Amino acid sequence: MDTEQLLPDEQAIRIKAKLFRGFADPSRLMLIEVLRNGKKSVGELVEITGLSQPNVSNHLRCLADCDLVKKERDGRYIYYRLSDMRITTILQKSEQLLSEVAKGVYDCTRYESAKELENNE
Amino acid sequence: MDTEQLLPDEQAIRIKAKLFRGFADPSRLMLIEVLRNGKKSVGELVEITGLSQPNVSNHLRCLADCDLVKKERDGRYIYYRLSDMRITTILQKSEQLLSEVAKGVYDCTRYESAKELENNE
DNA sequence: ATGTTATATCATTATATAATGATATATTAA
DNA sequence: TTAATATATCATTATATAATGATATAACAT
Repeated sequence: MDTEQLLPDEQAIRIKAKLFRGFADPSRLMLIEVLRNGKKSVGELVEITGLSQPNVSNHLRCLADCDLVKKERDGRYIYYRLSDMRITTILQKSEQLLSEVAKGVYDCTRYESAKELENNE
Repeated sequence: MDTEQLLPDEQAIRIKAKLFRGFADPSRLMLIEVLRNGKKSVGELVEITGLSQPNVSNHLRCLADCDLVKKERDGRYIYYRLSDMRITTILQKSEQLLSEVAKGVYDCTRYESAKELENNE
């Protein structure tokens, strides 16, 4: 029996996963959260987030490549803004979801949560 | 000037990023997509997705730890289902977003997209 | 008890990727 | 032109994590 046909389109899934990966890193998510308040230059983002300038630029490039943010040069400054308000909607929905599952996510034993556990034992 | 206070709560951002990481892997996203059609046993998920059994179990554990899916044993079988319909809402919103930014995400030059590029040159 | 099936866990390997420091590019001003 | 500022890119390192194969556990049947 060929199960391939039961699968949701693999290509579509990869693309969707990639979209979520834009949100799946704390530094990028922090940048996105800051940009919810309006456009900011790279320097402003560096100052607000406390991340290094190359790190901010790298994450912004990732977000821009995936069209999650738009860039706009003004003289020496380059301003970034969210490309679509649906990003905010998705974040709002996820916040609602989190308010219910937060405990589970917080206690999640896999991945980088191990880092946090070091402080608790 | 203390910029720390301008930051969205770092703890909250980490938790939110972790939630999105549940969606940010193609294998996990495929499992979630399949579960949108109703609860499935591990064996069914293995057959439908074509992933190895330990790999499915690992991803399910990740999803269960983060409360994105619920498990329920029935004899030898363990059935998994989505824990909350908001998961589906978030996916729907992201699909809408993707329908506009898909080209950007598809062309994204960072991360695993490099793998896909190998085929095109 | 033994055998079979279903699922989970463990140890390992390979890959992806976040972060850093150094450097390059671009813009403006003097 | 040179200097200063803003941002991007490159090369490297360290870490995170996806996948695998082997094994363990659990439930049921005989």
